[in-house]
Amino acid sequence: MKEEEPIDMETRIIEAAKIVFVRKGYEATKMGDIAAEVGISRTALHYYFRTKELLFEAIFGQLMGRLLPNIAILMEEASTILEKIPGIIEQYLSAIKQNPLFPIFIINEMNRNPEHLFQTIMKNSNRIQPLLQLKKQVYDEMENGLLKKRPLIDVASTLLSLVIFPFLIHLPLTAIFLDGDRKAFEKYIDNRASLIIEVMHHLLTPDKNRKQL
Amino acid sequence: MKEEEPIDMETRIIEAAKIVFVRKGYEATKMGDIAAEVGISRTALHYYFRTKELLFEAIFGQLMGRLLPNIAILMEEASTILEKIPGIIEQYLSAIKQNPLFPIFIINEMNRNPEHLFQTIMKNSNRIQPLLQLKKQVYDEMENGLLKKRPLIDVASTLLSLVIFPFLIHLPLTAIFLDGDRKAFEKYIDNRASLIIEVMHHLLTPDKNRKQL
DNA sequence: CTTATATTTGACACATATGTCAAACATAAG
DNA sequence: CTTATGTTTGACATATGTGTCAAATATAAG
Repeated sequence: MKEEEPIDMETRIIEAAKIVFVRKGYEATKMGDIAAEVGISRTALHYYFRTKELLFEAIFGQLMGRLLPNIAILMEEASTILEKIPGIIEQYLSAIKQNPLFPIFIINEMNRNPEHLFQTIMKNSNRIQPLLQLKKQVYDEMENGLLKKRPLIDVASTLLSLVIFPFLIHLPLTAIFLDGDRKAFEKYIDNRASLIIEVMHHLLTPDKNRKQL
Repeated sequence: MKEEEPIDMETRIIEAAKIVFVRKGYEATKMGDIAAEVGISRTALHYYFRTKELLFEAIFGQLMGRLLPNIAILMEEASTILEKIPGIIEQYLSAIKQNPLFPIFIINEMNRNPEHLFQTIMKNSNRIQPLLQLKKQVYDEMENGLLKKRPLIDVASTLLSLVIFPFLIHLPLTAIFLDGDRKAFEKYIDNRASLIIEVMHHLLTPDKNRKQL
């Protein structure tokens, strides 16, 4: 065993495979690409992961897990949805900022193999439980009148759209509005949380409370 | 020549290729898949389009063009931005509703070959001219005080996010919030315009006017 | 019918990618 | 040193995909 080195081979492979799979997609990724990224021969790669599909599955779960924000802590607090929203947005934004290629990767896998995606989510069901709690709290507060009544799909899709989509089109956005300046894009993302909070408050604040603002 | 038939072979091929390319992406699409979709042999397909790349380029421009909403007519009207917004959203939504797989296709091509995408856009520069007009009018109205001053990238990215992203995640949205009912998703999309208008108005209405609402 | 042209096909050559295998090599334990 | 085990490699077999070509077939024009 070669566990003396900083990281063992399987981990190195998985890290390299993540990079290649996420950047090029499943079909376009060749086993040779991954082997080259690791710095070993393609045959050695097959020794650790017999098939491409097995290697892919080994990392897919991890990737999914990392994209899901860690809102479990937030759900433990006895705060209202409107108070939780900034935290939720922050969780999402920072998760994607660390892995800006994940959204497109997940969305592609959704088209390539919806079955697989579904199964992976079911396996990590512990991670989606807080999301179900969140869903329920939103529903309850709408019944209470704490939140304006809206279809949950509107609330969820709006929030996700505003948080995720800019990363998917960061290239044209940067080119058209920021003179191709990457740093400027990061600033734009950092300022984005407040805009999203503003929109979500607008959507969820009951009309009677609106005038108080 | 076989021009007696309803549509000639090149058109049939292009239509079939669109379907396959858009659904599976460039790498995953095999010439044989397209040939099968048309109902001819792979060799016959090569007779009309010598290479896969040529076939792809033949349809890519068309696809881009169809995704860009036809806002030229809207720009001819002497209306304000706030008056134009519903029309713009309607244009986008109907364009994507007719081709719900286009957004993911374009975004993928953006990663696969940014150069190619850029060149294609430059060729159809006549189609982006109205967008530049739109950009200018937004800027002018912000200067006039007709619109609340905001970074243009915020306005554009918010609008595009709200319009496009729900189509990218239509599968999980439908599964989680609509019991997998496709018809319900269509209804959700149809109701979406008003929500987006509401949000854009909130973002763009100057504070002094807000209270009047 | 004959000729010219367009279209289709099967066979081929080539390239790339996957996965297996046995042999070589390294390493740690006895 | 010897053995057992883990690791790496090169060679191989197989599969799939691309593109070319010449021969076969259909179609239209003379």
